[in-house]
Amino acid sequence: MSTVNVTFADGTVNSYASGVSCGDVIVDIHGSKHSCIAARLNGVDVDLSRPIQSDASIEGIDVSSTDGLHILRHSAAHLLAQAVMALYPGALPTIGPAIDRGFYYDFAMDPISENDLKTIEKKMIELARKNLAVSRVEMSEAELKNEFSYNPYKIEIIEDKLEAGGGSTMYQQGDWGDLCLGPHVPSTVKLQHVRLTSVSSAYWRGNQDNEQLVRIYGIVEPTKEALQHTLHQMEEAKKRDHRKLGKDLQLFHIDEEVGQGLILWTPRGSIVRQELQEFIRYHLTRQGYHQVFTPHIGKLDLYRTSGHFPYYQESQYPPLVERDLMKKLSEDGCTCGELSNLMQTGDIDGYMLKPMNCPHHIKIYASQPRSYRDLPLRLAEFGTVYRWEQSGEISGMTRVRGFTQDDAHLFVTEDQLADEVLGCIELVQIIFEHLDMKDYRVRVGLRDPDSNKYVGESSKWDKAEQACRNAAQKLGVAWTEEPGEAAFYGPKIDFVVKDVIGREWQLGTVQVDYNLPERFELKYKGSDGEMHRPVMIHRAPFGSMERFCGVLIEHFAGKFPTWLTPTQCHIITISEKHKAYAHEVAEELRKHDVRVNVDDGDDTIGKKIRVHRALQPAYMVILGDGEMEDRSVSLRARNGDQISGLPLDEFIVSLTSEIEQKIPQPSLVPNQER
RNA sequence: GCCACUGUGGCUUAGCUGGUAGAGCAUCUGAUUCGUAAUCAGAAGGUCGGGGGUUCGAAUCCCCCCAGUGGCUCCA
Repeated sequence: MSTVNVTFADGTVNSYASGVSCGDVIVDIHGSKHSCIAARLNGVDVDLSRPIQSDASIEGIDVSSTDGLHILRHSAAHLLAQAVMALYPGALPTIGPAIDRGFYYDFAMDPISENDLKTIEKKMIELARKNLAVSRVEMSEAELKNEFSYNPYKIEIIEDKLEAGGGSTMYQQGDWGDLCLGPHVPSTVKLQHVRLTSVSSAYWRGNQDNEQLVRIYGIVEPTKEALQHTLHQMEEAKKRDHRKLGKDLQLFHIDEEVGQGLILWTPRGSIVRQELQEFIRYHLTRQGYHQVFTPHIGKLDLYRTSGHFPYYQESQYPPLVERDLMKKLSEDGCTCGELSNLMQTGDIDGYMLKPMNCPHHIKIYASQPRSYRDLPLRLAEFGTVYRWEQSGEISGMTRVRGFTQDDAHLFVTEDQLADEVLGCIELVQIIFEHLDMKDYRVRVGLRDPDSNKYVGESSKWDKAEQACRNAAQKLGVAWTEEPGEAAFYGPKIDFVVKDVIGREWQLGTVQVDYNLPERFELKYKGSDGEMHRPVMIHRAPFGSMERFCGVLIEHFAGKFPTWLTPTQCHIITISEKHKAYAHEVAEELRKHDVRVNVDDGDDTIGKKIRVHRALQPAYMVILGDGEMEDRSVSLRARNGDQISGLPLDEFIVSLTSEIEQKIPQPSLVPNQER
C-alpha cells in the first residue's frame, strides 16, 4: 500500500495511507472534537471528505474563522434551497451565495411573504437534524446538463461558466443536489443554528431587464449562542438607526406633505449641523478657501454646457418653465413628451434646480481674467443640490432628494494638482479624527483600462492618478485602487465609512476633473504669457450634511460629544426652592455659550431624570439645597455616573474647555463610558 | 422604478373571522415640593395615510393613489 507525506501548518510531516481523507488527517492533528468544517489542501479549500492521493500540505479551516463562516453560510444557502424545493415543488433555484452577514438564495417562484419564512426555516432545521451527508460528485458537462435539465437558470450557468468540454461538480445532500464548486460542510447537522431574516426580490443576474426572482436572506452560526449573539447585535443596531434616533432626539423630520427625501432640520438637529459647518468653515479659512454663495437654480443652458442636462435628466427634478411659455404650450396642447423634446433640443428655455454646484462656481472663476498668480483658487460653499433619486432608494437622511454638500472647487495648474489633492485629503482626516471616526476606508477610483469613455489626454490622467495614489498613501489608512471607478472626467478618492449595521456609506470625495474646464473653456495666463487651461478639483469632505449627520447619529448612537450635543446641559431642580438658583446657573452657562435647558417643573427628581435622559444631554445638572448653599452643581453623566459638590466656577471652566477642544466625549464625570 | 410587507391621536400601541375606536407615555388643569430611571387625580386629543368601491353597516374585504420598511436596480 502506498503512502503520502502530509505537512501540517506547524511544519510537522506525517505519513498516511494514500487516499486518506482530509477529515481523518485533521482528526489526527486536532483530535476528534475539532471545530473544522473544511480543509485547506495545498492552499485550496476542500471538503473534509476529499482524499489525499499524493504528498501535500494541509490545515484545518475552523468554523468560526472568516473562511469557515463563509463555507458555513454557503452550505446554509444550499440547505435553504433544499427546504424550498421540498415545500414549493414548482420553484427553480438559481444562485445562492454567502454574503458578509449571512447568505441568500434566489428562486424563480411565485412571490412569498415573510410569514412563509417560518415554515421554510422549520423545514431547514428539520433537514439539518437529519444529519444528511453532503457529498461532492464530479460530473461531465453533459451529465450536469442532464441533471439540471429542469432548470434553465442552472443550464445558463453551466453554459456560461464551464469551459467547453470541462466538467464540474454537484453537491448532493439527501434528495437535493446543487451545481456548485464547494467546499461545503460534511453534514447538514452543522447548519442547525439558522434563521431566515427577510424575503425580497432581485433580478436574474442583477439586470433590471431580466425577470424578478424571490430572494430569501438568512443568517447561520456555528452554535446556538453565536446565533443569539448575532440576533442581539442586530437588535442593538436597530436601536442606533438614525431614523429612530432622529425622532427620539428630535433632530430632523421628514414630512409626507413636504415631499419624499426632503429633510426638515428641527432646532436640535440644526445645532448639530451648524456646529459641524462652523468647524469646517474654520479649517477652510485656514487653508485659504474663499466662501461663496450661489442660487439654488440656474438656466438650462448652463447645464447644457456642463453636460448635466439632458444626460442626467432622469435623475433630476423636471425643469422650471417660465409662466407665459407654460401657458402657451398648454394652450397649444403640447404633451409632456413634446415639451421634453423641445427642452432637449434647446428650443425652449427654463431653469433647473441645481443638481450640483460646480457650474455656478465655474462662472465665478470665469467672471474675471485669471493669471497663474491667482491659482490655486479655492471656492467653497455649503451648496444645496436636488436630485431625483428613485423613490425606492430614498431612506432617512442618508439617501435624499435635497441635500447640502460641503462643497468646494479648486482651480489649479497642472503643477499644483498633487499638493492640492493632498490638502483636500488632510482636511478630511482632521474631521474624521475629531469625530473619532476610525472605521473607514479609502477608495482610489482609476480608469478602466479597457474603456474609452474617459475624456482628457492619457498623460494627464497618469499624472492625476499618481497624485491620487500618493495622497492616499500619505493618509496612513487602508486604501484600495479600483479601476473603472473613476468618473468619466477624472480619477477620484472616496472615503467610505461603515455604519453600525455594516453598510458602507460614501461620504467625503475628492475628484480631479479635466472635463468641465474644457467645456467651459476656462483659462488663465501663465508665467510664459500664454493662455492655459486650469484643472479642477471637486471635493466635499463630509459628502453631504444630511448623509454625514445621519451616519454621525449612528456612529455616536445619539450620544454626541459635548460640542455637538444640541442641549449640552439639562438643569434639573429638586424642588421649587431651587428655581431661582437654577435660572442663575443657566444664565451663567449661557453667558459662556453653553446650550442649556432648565426643568423647574414639579415632577419628582426621578421622573425628570427619566424624561431628560431620552434627549441625551452631555450632562444633567442637579440642583438642590446643598448646591444652592455653596454655589456648586451635581452632575449626572449619560451612563448614570455622578459627582456632586463641583463648584459652579470650576464647572464652567472645565465645561467650556471641553467644548472648545471638541473632546470626542463628555469627560467631566470620571469613569464615563460612551 | 421593481418585488414583498407595513401605515390606528405628538410617540408606542390593542382592536380574532366586517357591527361604526381602547390603552400607556407626552400635553393641559388641580393637588404634591420631592435628592438621581415613572407622585396622585381629572381633562382634552383619533372621520383608524388619502380617494373610490362592496355591504343595511368597513379601521377591518376589494381597487387606485401616497408614504414608510426590507431588498433589487440606481447613486454625477
